[in-house]
Amino acid sequence: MTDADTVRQTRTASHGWYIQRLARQLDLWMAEELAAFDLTHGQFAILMMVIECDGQTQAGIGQRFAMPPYAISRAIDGLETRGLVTRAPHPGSRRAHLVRATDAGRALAPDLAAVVARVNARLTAGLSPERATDFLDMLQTTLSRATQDGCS
Amino acid sequence: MTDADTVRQTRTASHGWYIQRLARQLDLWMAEELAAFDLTHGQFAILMMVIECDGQTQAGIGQRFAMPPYAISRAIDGLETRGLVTRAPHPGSRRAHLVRATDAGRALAPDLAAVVARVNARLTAGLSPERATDFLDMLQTTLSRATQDGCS
DNA sequence: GCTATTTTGTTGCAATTGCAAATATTGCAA
DNA sequence: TTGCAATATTTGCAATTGCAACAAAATAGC
Repeated sequence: MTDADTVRQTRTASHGWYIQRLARQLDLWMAEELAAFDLTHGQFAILMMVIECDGQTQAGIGQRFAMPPYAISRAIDGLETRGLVTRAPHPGSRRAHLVRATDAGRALAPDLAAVVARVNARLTAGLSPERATDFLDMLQTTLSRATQDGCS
Repeated sequence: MTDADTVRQTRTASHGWYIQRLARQLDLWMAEELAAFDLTHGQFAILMMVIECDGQTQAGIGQRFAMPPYAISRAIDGLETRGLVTRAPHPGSRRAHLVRATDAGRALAPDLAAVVARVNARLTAGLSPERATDFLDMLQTTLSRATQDGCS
C-alpha cells in the first residue's frame, strides 16, 4: 500500500477529520447568524450559558466550556459593556464574581434559541429525524467522557 | 417555560453545541500529539492532504478544506522551509503551483497516520465498534452536503 | 492586439488570541 | 500570626489570524 493510500484510509476512517470540518462549517453559519446581534461566537456561548445557569463564577463557566479563563474574562467584558450581563459580588469570596444575565440579556433568549435551531436544522438536513436523534445521542456519549452537564 | 429552560432545551438538543465542544477537545489532543513533530494543526492537515493527493494547486487544497488562501499560503511557507513539501511549477500556468510532498514529507506518513489513529481511538473510546462505524457514517452524511471527496 | 475581468497566490497591517506574569484574595500549616 | 501555596481573575505583550489590498498571469470581449 502506498503512503497515499495509508493516509487516505486514515482520513476517511477518522471521526476527528469530519468533526473538525463540520465545526468549521458551523462556525461559518453561526457567524452569519450572529452578525445580526453583533456577538462573537464566544460571547454568544457564554450568554446562552448564563441565561441557562444564572449566577455562575467565571471559573465555573470556563470549566463547562473548556474555555480558558482569559477568554471568559474578555468575552464578559464585551457582554458587560453592552449591558447583557453583570459581574455581581460573590457572597463567599471577594475575588470571584457571579455572572448574571441582565433583563436585556435574558430578553435575547428566544432569538438566540432560534439561531441555534436554524443552524441545527441546516446541519441535520440530510438525516431522518430518527437518525438525527441517534446522531445527537452519539455526540453526547462521545463528549460526556470529558464534561459534566446541568447547572452547578 | 422560563428562558433558562428554553435555552437549556435548545442547547441539549443541539448537534452543533456538541460538535463544537468535540472539535475543541480534538484540537487539544492534536496539539499534544503534534508538538512532537513541531507542526501546526493546519500544516499537519495540508501535509496529509498533499501526501494523499500529490501535486494539487493551493486553490485545490483550499477548496477541499474550506481553508482560506492566505492560510494555505502561510502553512505551505512553513512546510517548504522545513523541506516537507515543495512548490513545483504548474505545467499549464505560471501563476499556479503544484504542491508536492518531498521524500522527507512522505516519510512522515506512517507517523502522521498513527497520530490520527490514536486521537480517533481516544474519541470513540465510549462507543462500540458498530456504533463508532455508524457514527462515522452520520458524520460523512452530514458533511457530504458541503464537500467533495477523493483526489483532483 | 488591447483593455477589462477573473483567477491564483502573496503580503501589510490591524484585530484577535494565548501565554505567562501580575493582582488580589483565600486557605493552610508551621 | 505569619509565611506559603492555591484560587479567581485580569492584563501586557508576542504570536497568530484575517481582511483587504496587491501583484502577476490567464481569459474574455471588443
